[in-house]
Amino acid sequence: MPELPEVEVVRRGLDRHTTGRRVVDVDVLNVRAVRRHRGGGADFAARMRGVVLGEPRRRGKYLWVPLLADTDNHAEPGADALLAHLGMSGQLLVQPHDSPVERHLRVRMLLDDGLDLRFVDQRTFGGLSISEGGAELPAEVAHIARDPLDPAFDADDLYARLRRRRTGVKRALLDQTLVSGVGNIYADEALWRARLHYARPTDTLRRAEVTRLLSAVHAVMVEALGEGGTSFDALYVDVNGASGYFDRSLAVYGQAGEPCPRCGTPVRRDPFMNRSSFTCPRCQPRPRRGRW
DNA sequence: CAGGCTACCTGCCCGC
DNA sequence: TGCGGGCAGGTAGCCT
Repeated sequence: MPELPEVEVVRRGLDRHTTGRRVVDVDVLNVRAVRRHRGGGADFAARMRGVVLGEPRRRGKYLWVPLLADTDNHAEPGADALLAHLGMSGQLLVQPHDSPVERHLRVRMLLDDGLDLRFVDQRTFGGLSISEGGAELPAEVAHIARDPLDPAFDADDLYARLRRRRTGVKRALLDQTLVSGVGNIYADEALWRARLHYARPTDTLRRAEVTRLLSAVHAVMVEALGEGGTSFDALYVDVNGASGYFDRSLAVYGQAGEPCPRCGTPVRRDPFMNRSSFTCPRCQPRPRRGRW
């Protein structure tokens, strides 16, 4: 799914379309979509009815919306939050209430302006829940590290933690407790930009290489955000159902056999963590003693 | 305990 | 045409 840029696109869309709106009615069509919610589907629906949606927030790939008691736009201390993770295929859509129902519609919330906020998720790896007292930072998100777009992101701390780890740099990038928001696409793109191989042991990284890598992660995410995110297909869309265009700018992800934009060497695909890693074999040579 | 594998789900694409 | 296998943007949980 959506990695940080795609989730941020969704967050901005929600901010524009749902902030200040009251939830009039809730329909949970698939309980699996709210499996993280203590109390189940009926409780989720009952507690969402009547609340006012605050300004959406995000850390990494997690998104949450403070729930307000009234339309004063006033989040009381300790207020609850609607917590969302899009998993691999989740979407949050704002649609007219009478528009055709999506094939994988899981939760539908009617707002007081006649629009629906819909959670659509083909694979149901994502989900919604209500986080008790989670308006500021949901407890479910507390174990996640800050993401590279967070002004308080601590690069020195990441460097220190990488040096202590005994793993490969891509595994570390994908570990949301070290740095959040990075998924398979942006990990490969950032590693290519920083000319690092995914199996490079993190305990051999120099400070300058970590700086280079973090700059690359930051840059690729900002650029992707500017293009509305990466959408290979209709699964990754903003709240209005529109696709992003960053797939046109991908250097290596999904580009097996295509020339490296920097040196022309064919991009290679390797199996990695039951998925794939894409590298330029010339720009990103495998380290002698690599770690997966 | 840190690291790493697998299950969780649906759909699509490819080869046989 | 059908079926099986592989693959897809993620992560929690269990194993070693």
